[in-house]
Amino acid sequence: MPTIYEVAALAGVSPATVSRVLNGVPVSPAYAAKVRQAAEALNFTPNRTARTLRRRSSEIIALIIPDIENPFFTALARGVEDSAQAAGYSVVLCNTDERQDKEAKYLKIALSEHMAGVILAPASNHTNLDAVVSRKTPVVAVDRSAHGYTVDAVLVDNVAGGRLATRILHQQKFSRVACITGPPDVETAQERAAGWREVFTAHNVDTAADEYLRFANYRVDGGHSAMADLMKLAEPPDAVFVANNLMSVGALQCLRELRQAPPSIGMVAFGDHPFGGLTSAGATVVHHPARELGVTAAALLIERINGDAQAARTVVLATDAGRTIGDRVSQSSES
Amino acid sequence: MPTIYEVAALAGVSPATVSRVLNGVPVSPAYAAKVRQAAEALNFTPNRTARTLRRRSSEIIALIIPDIENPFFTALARGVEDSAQAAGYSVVLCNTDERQDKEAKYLKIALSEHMAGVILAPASNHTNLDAVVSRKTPVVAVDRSAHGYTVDAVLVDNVAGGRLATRILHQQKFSRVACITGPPDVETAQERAAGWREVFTAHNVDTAADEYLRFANYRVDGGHSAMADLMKLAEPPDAVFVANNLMSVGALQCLRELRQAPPSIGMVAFGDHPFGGLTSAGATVVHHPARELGVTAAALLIERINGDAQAARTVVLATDAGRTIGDRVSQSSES
DNA sequence: CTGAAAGCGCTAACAC
DNA sequence: GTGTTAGCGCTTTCAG
Repeated sequence: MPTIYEVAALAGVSPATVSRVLNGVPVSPAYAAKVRQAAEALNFTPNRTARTLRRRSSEIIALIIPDIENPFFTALARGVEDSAQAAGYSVVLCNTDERQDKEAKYLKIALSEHMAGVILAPASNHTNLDAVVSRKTPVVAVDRSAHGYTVDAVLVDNVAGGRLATRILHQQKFSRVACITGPPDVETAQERAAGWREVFTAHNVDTAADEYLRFANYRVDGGHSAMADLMKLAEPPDAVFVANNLMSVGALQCLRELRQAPPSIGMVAFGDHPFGGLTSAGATVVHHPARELGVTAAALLIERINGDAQAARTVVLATDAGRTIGDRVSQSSES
Repeated sequence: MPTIYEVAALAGVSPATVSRVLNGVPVSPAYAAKVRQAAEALNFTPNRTARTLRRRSSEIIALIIPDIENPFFTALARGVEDSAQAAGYSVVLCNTDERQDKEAKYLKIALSEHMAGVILAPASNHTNLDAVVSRKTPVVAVDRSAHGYTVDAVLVDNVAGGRLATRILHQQKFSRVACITGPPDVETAQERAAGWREVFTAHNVDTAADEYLRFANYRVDGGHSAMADLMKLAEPPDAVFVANNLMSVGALQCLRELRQAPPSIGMVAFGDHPFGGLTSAGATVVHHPARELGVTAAALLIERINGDAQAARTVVLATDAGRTIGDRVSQSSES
């Protein structure tokens, strides 16, 4: 495995000159040509480890996400990657499996490999970013905020999304709209439920909202069991707002087993349906802009990497118009 | 950001001793304790870049896959990760988007970052592994073989899978079984189609198999348009074998639009259905052991990293019993 | 514009 | 068992 010394020897120049050519620092055209030729001949690839050690920074961005099997996060990853590639960075994906220990490990790796920056969808509210912050490694939180730290964040307006979803169901003339949200200690779950609660209480003055609220695990099985639970109520809901994509799959599954698929019962899901078009028609989704979250997060991160030192920013993306799952019929958007 | 020199100074020992405790090389307990304490006090994290430069190898495995949005590959990734973690390695995921240039770029990064090894699902039949092989970086091909290189590979028996799928349809009394497979230059697509062709020609002596064979892009839209195309035939098929998970989503979508969902028309898909249970009942899947592929590939790779130098191995996993999509009814397995 | 030389932080001979 | 020291391959002052 050749080094710049061998390239230098072959080209008849100093290693410094080789380095300059490789890094686009002005060098006489004659030398530059010789160096390139020599590098080519030796099939030379610079050793990034050495470069990173010397420069104290690599051209790699770490993207740390909780669940690589959730299409929401993979779409987000695509967004990050597209943005990053365009700016000349490579991204490596790390899956925390919603576990704090794995998250901590990958954060440590990102630091000790001197990666250019990290984009993180925190696995919990207890992520420790002390080391990252104290070493001034650029970091942006995405989808979920970094509890307790003032770092850049790219989020969606979950409360508005919950509100929008619930209103759509009321427009569709449903009146007892239940809610299945995520784990109680996850910020996005709380927020989406809050949006629902607002609208619910306005429409059901003498019913305790909690009766129609269920917390589940943001996965398919959670949506299924929560839906089953709701349908056992003395006065079951006639519609339901499901706070993420995977749970809506489970909820639809459950309803289908009960022979009650939409539109006989109303459903709005928060988050686009994976491989939509196959699911029962009649359900509606509030669009969760996964890719855009990724693109924006990468853009912010790259600004930081390039030295932007302004105060931490939080950008909130809108969730927009629902669309009927399966039939792809447009719905009116909330103002 | 502290170095071992600072830790050494605080602990009153030499940097070499610090390095030794960090690496588990025997050191007097008294010193070891002092070093640990000093490291703790300074919140010391070893600089992996320097270590990698010196040792010429890191503890990171690169997993390079063509499509991070395909649930098959994310399941495979989970398998790799679980295996790797258990052996003390971290894995970083790289998405090539089925593009050779991105694949080449990530391979180059894996090498120049001196990663411990790479697991690769080649984007095409033209992957260049010269550099990897000549540097003796352990590599294992997964799902698709590394055309032209004798490296470890973990594959599935695609021909048998195609055969099994087609036989299931014949058992279900369908007689004109078409096939939608992947791109013509992708090995797995060829193989699955070959399995189908065998059975097709045995059953349809006077029909050219090609008339009922379509190549598509292994994605949802490809499955949709290929299905539409088949249904326009003068004598349309009464059943179809779809060679991957995503395309089967598209094909079902298409049939649904034509009001011809299974079981009125037969369908067997190669590869488990993402979020199955919502799709129309009646289709069957041939199980594609994604997670197992990943687990096995990681196991082989780790053996190589640990110095195993035997000849290249190819392990072929079986595809097994179909299961009805949606209703999860078991099918009999092929012997 | 170019070269010499000093490290980046760590590990691994090599002496003691 | 422990310290000294010489690099790993690259970039980057600093002279010229």
